[in-house]
Amino acid sequence: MKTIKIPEATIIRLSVYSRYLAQCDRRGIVTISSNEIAEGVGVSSAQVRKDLAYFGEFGTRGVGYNVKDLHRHIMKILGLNQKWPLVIVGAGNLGTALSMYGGFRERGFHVVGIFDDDPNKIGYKLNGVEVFPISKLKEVVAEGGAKIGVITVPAPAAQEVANALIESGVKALLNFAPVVLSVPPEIELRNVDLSVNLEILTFNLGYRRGID
Amino acid sequence: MKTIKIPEATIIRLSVYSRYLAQCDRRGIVTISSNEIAEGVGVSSAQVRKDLAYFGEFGTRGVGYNVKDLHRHIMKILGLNQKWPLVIVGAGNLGTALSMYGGFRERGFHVVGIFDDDPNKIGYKLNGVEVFPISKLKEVVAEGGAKIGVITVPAPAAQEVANALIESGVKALLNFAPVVLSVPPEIELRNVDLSVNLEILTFNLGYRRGID
DNA sequence: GACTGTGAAGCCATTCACAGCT
DNA sequence: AGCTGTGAATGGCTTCACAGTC
Repeated sequence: MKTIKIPEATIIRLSVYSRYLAQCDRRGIVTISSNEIAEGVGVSSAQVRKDLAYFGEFGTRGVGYNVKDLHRHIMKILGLNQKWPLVIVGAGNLGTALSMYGGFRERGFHVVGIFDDDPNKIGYKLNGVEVFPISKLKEVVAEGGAKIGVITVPAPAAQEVANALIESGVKALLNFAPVVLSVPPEIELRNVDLSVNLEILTFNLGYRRGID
Repeated sequence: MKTIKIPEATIIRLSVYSRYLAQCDRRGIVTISSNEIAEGVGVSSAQVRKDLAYFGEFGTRGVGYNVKDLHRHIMKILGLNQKWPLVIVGAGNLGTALSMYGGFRERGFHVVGIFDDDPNKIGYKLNGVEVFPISKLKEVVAEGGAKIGVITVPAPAAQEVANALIESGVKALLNFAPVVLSVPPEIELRNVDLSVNLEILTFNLGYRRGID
């Protein structure tokens, strides 16, 4: 049971590299150095090499990396060499926006169901995906093979929704509600708090600026 | 020019603490220990104390912290003791969702204008806020006193929009387009890539799980 | 006795610098 | 000569442990 600890920061950067490589590939670039990647995405070249070194040797000394190959390798590392069906709970503005968000589909994520407890929304189709009542969660997750659940309900409902998603068989949760969820350790959980990002900006505009 | 370096992770946690404290306050809790905060938000108590210590001494030894006071202090640190007008460029699904997102208003962020280059969208009101053509950017930013610009346009248009926002006088950018923007150093920039968060989940579901 | 505030220790991530290929 | 891959050094964040205060 060897566990090599990989920094989360590395995963985030791999995701950025993959997008940059895809762009280079579209431009017809065949070979690229760690330095060029570094400049393209705004990190150091040593960082690029270290990040890649966690997963193997993908380059050729004296030459660089083959763009297509490296891109494919990174996509595989990120688990994006397959489709990822997912469900969204909460058909409010954010849930609706996410269900139509092109950036997901591009990377292999596709929405198999959206859920809401508002009877007025049930049956509607958003971007071709039906809005179901929460009672259908288990059924749709199973049929669609969804391993990921996205939570876009108001904070007070989020824990309950998380429980229902886990109960229905989902293995990973992406939570947009500004609340700390408690889930069993085997469930992968990530929180995205949209306000936090604005608050880092306001902190930097105010406090940090004041003391420099 | 003394610059105390404050970890970004600290700012993120302060934001979480503030929400937890607000919740405690609503429940009528008057005093709270670092340990109780720690358990409530899932970090260590030493971490809570260290985070707060960057900014002063807010507690009483042997007692703990006054909930209301500490909350107010943190809000001030984050710069949330004032209103923050902002503009959103890109009236697609995401921009629309964000403009209606209640979580922003709660924390003092309010949208003074939404911009799009699609003539069909111009003049519409989203949640009481008008959709303007990009040509009105400078005017609306100035009148509304917006210091923050949110970018929710497709990736190819993002750099151009960033330039226009900076030109119009905005000091900070929150970018949702999956692209690396280049901006002058005095402009605060944060990137939110919604797909990256899903990709960390798929990495953890796939790779990490495989080697444990 | 309880809990904060903080120097010191420990740990993890990034950067450096160079050996090793092509 | 050019560029990767990597051990060693550095820097920064977190945890420890306890002195200080109520």
